[in-house]
Amino acid sequence: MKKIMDEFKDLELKLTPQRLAILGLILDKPGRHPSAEEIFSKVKEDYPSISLATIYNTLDVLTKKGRLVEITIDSKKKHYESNLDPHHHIVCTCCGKIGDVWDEELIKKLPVSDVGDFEVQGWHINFSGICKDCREKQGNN
Amino acid sequence: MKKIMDEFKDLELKLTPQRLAILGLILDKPGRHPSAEEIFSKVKEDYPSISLATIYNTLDVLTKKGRLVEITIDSKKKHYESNLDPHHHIVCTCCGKIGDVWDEELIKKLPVSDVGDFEVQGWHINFSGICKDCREKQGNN
DNA sequence: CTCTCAAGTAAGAATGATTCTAACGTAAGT
DNA sequence: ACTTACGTTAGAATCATTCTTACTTGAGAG
Ligand SMILES: [Mn+2]
Ligand SMILES: [Mn+2]
Ligand SMILES: [Zn+2]
Ligand SMILES: [Zn+2]
Repeated sequence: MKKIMDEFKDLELKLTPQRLAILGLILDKPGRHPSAEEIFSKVKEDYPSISLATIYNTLDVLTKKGRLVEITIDSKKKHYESNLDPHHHIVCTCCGKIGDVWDEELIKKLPVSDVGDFEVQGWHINFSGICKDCREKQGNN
Repeated sequence: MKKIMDEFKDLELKLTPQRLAILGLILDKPGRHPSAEEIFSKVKEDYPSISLATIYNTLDVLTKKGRLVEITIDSKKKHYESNLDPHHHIVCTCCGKIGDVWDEELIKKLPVSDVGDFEVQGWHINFSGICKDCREKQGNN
């Protein structure tokens, strides 16, 4: 109840009920990677007059301040999460669900030899695959 | 002159001057990863009346037929290339230039242990870094 | 050779995601 | 309480992409 309010103080951002609701929602769903639109529908339940632009602005400022991470595994839209520990992602080619990939090897160091004329700063691996739910549905056919 | 026309026959796609120009342009620039808009400006030099939608349609059908690959390293827009050999990419955090990463290890097999409930089908690594040009420009400050 | 028609094509309209702008609210300093 | 400066947010605008529909083309029928 108190902690999330301090988060905004720490980030030097003004605390508003809308922002509280947006960050609170994302913190509430560990392991999820909601899109702006998904966050919008949820927050609208409590703040029916909130604008989608406020969602985008808030996600943007929280990402720039380093409190959220932007996941770009879905070329249709951005997804967000609050878990800042470096990790990779996997998307289901069937239903689009996004999962975390916590593999120490792939996070700490990647044995790459040739990146042309570039100096590597970081990397992110986008896996694709089929989730458990979709495998089970396929099995029923 | 003849080969590119056969490409469309092989793909079972009707040959049009616009399509010829679009694919020809991409084949002409190995190592580049142009966006729809970039292709549009170039093709428009020869076909001033061409629509941007035609570019999107053509890129889409050529991608679906497997003749082009869609690169999603840039969250702002898609990029395309004609090199079908599996490889990864690196984007310059300074100027946005996209480079190829041809590393056998990372292409053939990735030693991944935990992907949750997913069955892995494939992966693509997005590296970020600084390109040679930008490094040299920084040095001049 | 000409007609029909089904399938393919492409321009402009529509959509969806994201960003911009300008009016508004807030709070610190006087 | 008044001013002012700054952050906030709704709606407008923009950008990338997709949809719709009138047009084109060419294979087969007559
Ligand atoms: Mn994650
Ligand atoms: Mn490439
Ligand atoms: Zn699935
Ligand atoms: Zn650069």
